[in-house]
Amino acid sequence: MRPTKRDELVDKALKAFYANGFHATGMDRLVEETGISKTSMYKHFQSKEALILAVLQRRDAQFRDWLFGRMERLGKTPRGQMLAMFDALEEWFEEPGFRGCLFIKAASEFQEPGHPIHAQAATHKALIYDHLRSLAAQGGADNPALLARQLLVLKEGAIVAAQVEGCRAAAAQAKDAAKTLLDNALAH
Amino acid sequence: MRPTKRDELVDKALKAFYANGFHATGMDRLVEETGISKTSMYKHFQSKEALILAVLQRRDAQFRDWLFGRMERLGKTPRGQMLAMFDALEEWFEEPGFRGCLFIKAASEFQEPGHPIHAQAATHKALIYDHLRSLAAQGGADNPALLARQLLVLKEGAIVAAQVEGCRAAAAQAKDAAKTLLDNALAH
DNA sequence: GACAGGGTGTACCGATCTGTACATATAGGC
DNA sequence: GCCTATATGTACAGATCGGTACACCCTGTC
Repeated sequence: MRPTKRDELVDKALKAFYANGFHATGMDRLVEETGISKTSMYKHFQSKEALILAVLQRRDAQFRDWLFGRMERLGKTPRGQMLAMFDALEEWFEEPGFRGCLFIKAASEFQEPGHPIHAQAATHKALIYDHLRSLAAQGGADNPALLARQLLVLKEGAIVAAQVEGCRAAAAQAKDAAKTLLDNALAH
Repeated sequence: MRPTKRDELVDKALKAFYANGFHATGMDRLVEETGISKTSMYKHFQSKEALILAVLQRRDAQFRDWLFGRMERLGKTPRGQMLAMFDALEEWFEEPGFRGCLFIKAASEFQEPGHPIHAQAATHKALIYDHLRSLAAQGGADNPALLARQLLVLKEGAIVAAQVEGCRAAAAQAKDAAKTLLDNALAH
């Protein structure tokens, strides 16, 4: 087992899928962009779908590590961390290669709710929700589940606005809305 | 000119694209599902992309008519109309064939911001924003542009939550958040 | 150097992709 | 009924899709 080559494949495939979409990125094109032969790909993954699932797993870990890390760094209190999520989003939106959320794309291209790829996208969102709910509970929200859901809705909405309309201010606008919601929901 | 056949094609193509995605729906499959021959399609539209653009135009008109109509019907005041948007969303989410927003899908599958399809998706969102800003101004919001953006973010976020996670409660949760925002932003 | 074994690249498979050439059906003017 | 013109359906073209068969190379052991 040499994880390096496999990891390299997953990393480069992630970039290609993120930039061009899943259906639009053929295995042949992946060969060109990664420099890895198709045989090697199919040694590591039995199908394109298996590769996509691995890509989503990688992205899930990568994104949550990054997001939760930024939140922890930029915010001290639970309330501060929840607000910091939107500062982190703004940083993300400003990155040159920003193209929206890979999981929204995945769920859009593989629509059947029972499809493994769709299910994995849902799982990613659920994990972020769990984190937010935990923070909301720590912050003393009256209804942590509701607050977490609302913050998640603001997050997804901001991502869509940034991706579809190129509206990077969406992060700050969502943060402003979040502030109002937090003031309303947190005992302090 | 007989608009009927062309309209029938656009309608059925809309359903097919909505259910299965743009890249995943080939022209041959469109022939099967619409019962219209490929030659006829290419007589009416010079390419698949042109057909997709027509589909998006149809959907834009259809969706805005429906949404703004429901808002007007369910809400009397500007504030009531803005809140009613989320009731309308909930109705939409409950429909059996609900699969999320066609324009988010379109922007996801055609990612280059300069691409005509992506641009058309952005236009659709901008038109909804305009309507919301107008309502926010009528309602006497301190900052109508900001409030409209925030409501739009809530709307997109709720759609994503409903589509990806199958969370239909997202509409009600977003409405609850919108209520808080409106209380905060409207003079009354 | 002989050998074994796993990772690699080339060439190819049938199916499907978008788009087209051509033959056919259909409707209206006289 | 006949001619013209437009709309339609069939069959196909070239490219690309996901996936595979097979020959190759490269490394470690003796």
